[in-house]
Amino acid sequence: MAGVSEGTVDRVLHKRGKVSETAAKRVRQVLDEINYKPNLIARTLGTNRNYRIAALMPDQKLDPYWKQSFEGISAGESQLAQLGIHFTIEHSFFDPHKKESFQEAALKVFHSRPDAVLVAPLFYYASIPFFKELSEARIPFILVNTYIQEVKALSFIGQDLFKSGRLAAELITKGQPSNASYAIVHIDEDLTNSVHLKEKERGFREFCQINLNASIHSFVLGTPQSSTFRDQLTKVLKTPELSGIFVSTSKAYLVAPTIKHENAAVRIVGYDLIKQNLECLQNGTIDFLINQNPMRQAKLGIQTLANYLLFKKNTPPLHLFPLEIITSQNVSTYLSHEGNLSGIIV
Amino acid sequence: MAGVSEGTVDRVLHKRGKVSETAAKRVRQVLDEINYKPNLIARTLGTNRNYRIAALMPDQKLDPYWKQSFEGISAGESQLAQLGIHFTIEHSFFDPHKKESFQEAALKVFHSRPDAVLVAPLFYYASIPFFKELSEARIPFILVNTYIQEVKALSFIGQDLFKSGRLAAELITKGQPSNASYAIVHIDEDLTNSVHLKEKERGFREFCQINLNASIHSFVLGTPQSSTFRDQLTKVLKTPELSGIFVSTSKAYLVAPTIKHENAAVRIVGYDLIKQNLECLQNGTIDFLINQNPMRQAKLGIQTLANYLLFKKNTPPLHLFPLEIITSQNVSTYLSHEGNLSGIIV
DNA sequence: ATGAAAGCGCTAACAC
DNA sequence: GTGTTAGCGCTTTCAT
Repeated sequence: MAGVSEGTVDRVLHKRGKVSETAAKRVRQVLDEINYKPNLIARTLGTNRNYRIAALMPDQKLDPYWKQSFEGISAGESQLAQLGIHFTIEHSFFDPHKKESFQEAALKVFHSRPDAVLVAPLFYYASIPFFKELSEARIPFILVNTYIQEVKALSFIGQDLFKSGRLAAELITKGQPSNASYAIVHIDEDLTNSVHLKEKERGFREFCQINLNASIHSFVLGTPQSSTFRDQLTKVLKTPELSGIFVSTSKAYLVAPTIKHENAAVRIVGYDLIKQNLECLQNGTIDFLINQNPMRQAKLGIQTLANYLLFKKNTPPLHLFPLEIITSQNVSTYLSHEGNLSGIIV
Repeated sequence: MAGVSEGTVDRVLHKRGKVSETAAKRVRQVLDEINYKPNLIARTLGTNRNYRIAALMPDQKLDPYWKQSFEGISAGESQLAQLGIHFTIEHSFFDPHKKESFQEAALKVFHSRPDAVLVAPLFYYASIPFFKELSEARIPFILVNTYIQEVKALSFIGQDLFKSGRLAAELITKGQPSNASYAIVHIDEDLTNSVHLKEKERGFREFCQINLNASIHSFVLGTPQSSTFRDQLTKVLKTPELSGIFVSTSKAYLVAPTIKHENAAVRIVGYDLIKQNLECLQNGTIDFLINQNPMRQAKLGIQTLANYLLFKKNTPPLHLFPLEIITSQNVSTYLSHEGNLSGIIV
C-alpha cells in the first residue's frame, strides 16, 4: 500500500533504521490509516529463541509459603509451554534464615547469565549488590515479596504491607469494646532485618491510634522449637483486656489453638492459606486470614517477564496485589477458584 | 519420523479419518515418543476465521452493576484483538426488570446465528426455551450470574449464593452480643422471580441458626423512588435489638447513610464495588461489601468462549468465583489491582 | 488413503 | 536504503 516491501515496513515498525525518511513517512501514514495492529501471536512464531529465566527463591521445602510460590512459577512455566513458547526456568533456592545462603545463590545466578531473573530478596541490604550487577549486565529482574527502593527493577510484585497492617487492625478491632487491648506477635523472625514486618506493625498501630486509641503491645517470639516458646506465649496472654492477636506472618497456626483454649474471646488474625492455617480457620481458632497469594504473585512474575522478553511489553513498576480477607465461610471459594484458571487465553 | 507426510500426521492428530490403521499406529507411537505438544499459537495462524459472539446482558445504562459486566466483556474483546484473533462481539441489551424485554432480545440473538453466546439469564423460567433452541442449533453458550439447572450450558460463571449468604452472616454477627437480632433487606426486586436472593437469604439464615440462634427478620422494600420508601425503612429500624442489616443486592448505598444516622451501632453488609457503595465504605456507613466481580466474570466468559471456539478447550461446567470481602481498609488495593492485569500473556 | 504445496503474519538473512 | 526470500508450526486444499 505504501509502495514499499515487507522488509521496509518491518524496519519502520521496529525502528531498525536504514529507511529513508520519505519512505518511513509514507509507511507510517498507511499504518495509521489502516489502524495497523501487529499480530503478536505470529510474531513469536518466527523467532524461535529459548529464553532462560532464573528464579531465586527461598527453599520451598523449608516453608509452605514458599512452596506456594514455587507452584506459581511452575504454573507460569506450563502455561508458556502450552502456548508453544520456549522458556526454561532455572530454579535456585536459598535458606530464608541465612543471608549467606542468599548471597551465594545470587552469585551463581549471576554467573549463569540468564535472560531475566525473578527473585524474592528477603535480605534487603545484602541483596543490593546483586541487583547492581544485574543492572550493569542489563539483565532485567522482577522483585516479589520484598520491595527494594534503591534498585531499578522491571517491576515489584507484592502487597502494600502498611495497608495490610491497617486492614488487620480493622478486622481485629471491629465491634470490640473500646477499652480493649491488642497484641502483635512476630514469630521466629529477625526483626532487625525485616522491613516487612515492621511495615505491617506500623500500619496496625496507625489504624488503632487514629480510630480508637486502644493499647497495643508487640512481642517477638523465638522459634517454636525452643523450650521457652510456651512461656513466652503465656506472657502474651497475660496482657490485660487482651481482645485480639495479630500474627504478622503465616505462622498463626502455631499459637492459635493454645490461645483460644486459654481465652476463647481473643480474636486472631494471621496470614496465608497454608494447610495448618486452614484447619485453624475451620475449627474457629483463627478468625481472619489475609491472603498474600504467593502463588499468583509468582505466576504473574513469570508472565510479566515473558511479556517483556517476548513482546517488549512494559509493565507498571509496582504491581500491588489486593489484600484478600479469608474467613471460615469464604475459604472454600478461594481454594476451588485457583484450580479453574487454566485456559490458553487467561 | 514415522515415514508419512504432514497431512497424514494432521489427520491422525485430529482424528479426521482416512488413515490406514498401520500408519496411524506408527504416527501415534512417534507422537508419544517425542512427547508431542501442539503449538496452539501456530494453530490459530492458519485458520483465519472471524468468530461472532453474542453477549446478551441487562442494559448497562440502567445499573452500575451491569456496566461493570459490560466493561469486562470489552476487556476480553480487546485482549483478543491484541492477540491478533478475530472475534466480533455483538451486544444485546434487555431491561432487567422486564421479562418480555429479555425474551425479545433473546429471539433476535438466536436469529442472528452467532458462533457462541454469553448471557445473564435473569429470568429463570422465561429463559429456558431460548437455551433449548441454542442447544438444538448446537450453539454453545455460557451463563453468568444466574445458574439454570435445567439446561446444559458450556459453563456457568458466578458465585455460590448460599455460601455468600452464610459469609454475610458471619461478617455481620462476629463479635456481636448473643441476644442481637438482624434484618435482611431486599430492595426493588421481585422476590418471586429471584432464586438468586432467596439463596442468599437461605445461607444467611442457616449460618445464624447453626451458630447463634439469633432472630432474623426479612423485608422487601419497594423502589427507592416511592414515597413510602422511607417509612418502610423506619419499620426495619424498629426491629428490637437490631445489630445488623444485610442488603442482598448492590443497593446498600440507598439505605446505609440513613440507617447509620439513626443507629450507628448497626453493622451493614452489602454487595459490589459500585461507586456509591465505595463512598459508604469510606465514610463508614457500610461495614463490609462482598464483591461479585461482574467485570472479571464477564471477561472470563469471553475468554472461555474463545478458548472453546479456537482450541476446543473444554472448561469446568461450574466456575465459582471467590467471595471477596471488601472493607474500608482493603478497598483501594482491589481498585488498583484490576487496572494492572493487562499483559499479552495473562 | 496419502502426499505435496500454499499460505497464515511476521522476522531475519542476504543480495543488491 | 531497499527488496527478496526462507521459514516458524500448523491447516487446508488439491491431486494422486
